[in-house]
Amino acid sequence: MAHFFVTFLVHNRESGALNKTKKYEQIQTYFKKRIQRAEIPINAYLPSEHDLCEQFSATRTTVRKALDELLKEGYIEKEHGRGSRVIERRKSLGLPTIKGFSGSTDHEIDTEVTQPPQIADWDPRIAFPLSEDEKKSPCVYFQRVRRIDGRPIILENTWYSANALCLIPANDFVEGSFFKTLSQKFHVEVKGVEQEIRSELATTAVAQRLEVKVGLAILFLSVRFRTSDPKLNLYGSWYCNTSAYPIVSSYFS
Amino acid sequence: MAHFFVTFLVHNRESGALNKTKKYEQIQTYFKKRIQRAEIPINAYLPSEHDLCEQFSATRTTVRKALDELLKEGYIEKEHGRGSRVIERRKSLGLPTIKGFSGSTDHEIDTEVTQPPQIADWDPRIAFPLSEDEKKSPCVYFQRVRRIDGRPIILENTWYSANALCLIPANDFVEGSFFKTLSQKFHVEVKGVEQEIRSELATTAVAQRLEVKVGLAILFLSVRFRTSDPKLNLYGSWYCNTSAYPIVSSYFS
DNA sequence: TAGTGGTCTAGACCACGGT
DNA sequence: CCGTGGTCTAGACCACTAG
Repeated sequence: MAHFFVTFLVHNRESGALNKTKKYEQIQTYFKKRIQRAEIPINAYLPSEHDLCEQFSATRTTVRKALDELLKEGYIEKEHGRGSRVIERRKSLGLPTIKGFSGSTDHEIDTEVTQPPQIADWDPRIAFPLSEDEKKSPCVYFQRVRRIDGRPIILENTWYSANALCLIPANDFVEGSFFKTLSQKFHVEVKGVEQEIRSELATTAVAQRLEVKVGLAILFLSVRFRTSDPKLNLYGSWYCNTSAYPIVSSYFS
Repeated sequence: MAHFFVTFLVHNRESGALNKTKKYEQIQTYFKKRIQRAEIPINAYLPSEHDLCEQFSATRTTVRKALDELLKEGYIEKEHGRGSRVIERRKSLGLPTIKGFSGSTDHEIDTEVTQPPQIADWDPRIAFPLSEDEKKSPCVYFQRVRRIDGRPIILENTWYSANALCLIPANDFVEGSFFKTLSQKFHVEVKGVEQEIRSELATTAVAQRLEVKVGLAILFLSVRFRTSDPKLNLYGSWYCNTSAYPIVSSYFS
């Protein structure tokens, strides 16, 4: 049961200046960042609550509050009698994924960047009102096609405000994932998703990318991801061929 | 700031018998049930944490734990400096709803029961594996059509195991809502949803109910709701006309 | 049996909302 | 100003896991 020991120095109430940082938040963000940076690997155990009390000069109540927050955010799991283990963060916050995408290894999935990140215009098909900031800002755009067993299943267009986040070249994506890049390189977390879903017939342009006949029934999703950076929203227009692989989504309280 | 006072009698550790009920759970379920039964109206304030400590002979820690659970479950909201207020429970746990369905009053929505609750066969289109219990059990089925401004938008088929829940006549639905009925009359809560979504062309039967042409692009959802009763799942097959009103869903952490 | 997380007590001080 | 919820301390005992 390998543990990671910490030398932690935070001046909680330094020199009478207004320091409103809560102790539990300090502990929480300390581990959050270490987990995001993968300094603490997945499946590793955090120090015991008792040890954390000593290391952070805090009581169980405070330490447990910090861990409970990390639990709520999906960074750790608690195992009674064993410890708190770092887990793979549930990435799909109710976001639709291809059936079999996560967890199952039945299908080989790969992603092809069909339009590299570039400055472009906002898509008129985005179903959400842009903020004033976003309207005025230039816009970063990229397009990807997701394939299962070689067959193109989702055509994914993404937009975001260049004022809120720089243009990230496709080669800099962490393990090819845009979300992992946001988390690990920019410490930005996806906080929520909103989706608008329609059923449509494939247009020529879409049919070409998805390699289907024009007129096939296609799922169109307009998605907005909200992030921990209030200025940064990610907008997506997804065209999905659901004839072979349905879109699945789930939510549990 | 009207409060509701409570006379509460629970023998926490009666006569040495094994009574493992946690105190915070007792407080939690006490208020949960009262809220479900609408004995405490929406927007009313619970007694202050200090008062609750006295009434339940507990400490702040315990009382706060109970309230935090109610908060997580969406029954109350806490207002710093004011109190804990009962709120309308978010009913759509990530469940897709018609745009404008909740909150907005732009559209008039009504629900017509097109097939009253009856014993029937399980639908072969259900995308989730049935438990052994469910397979053996007879099945309750009903069908509803949801209309916006008079136009049929969703054709909703519902199935559940008759072993887990009795057949409820449509007239007994609380305010016409099946979920409200479950919560208020049976104290069963919906805990999670899983969905499988496909895009299809309308068949004759569906087109008839939705009053559209055969061959229109239609959204098909196979839905499973999990409830607080582990034996009771609700299965749905929804056919949606998204040409005028898209389906929306959202999730925030 | 030793170590872990889960529950609980009995206090304290602070920040916020309304009077 | 008082009452509210938010944070925190310093302990205690219990339930679970594992050697």
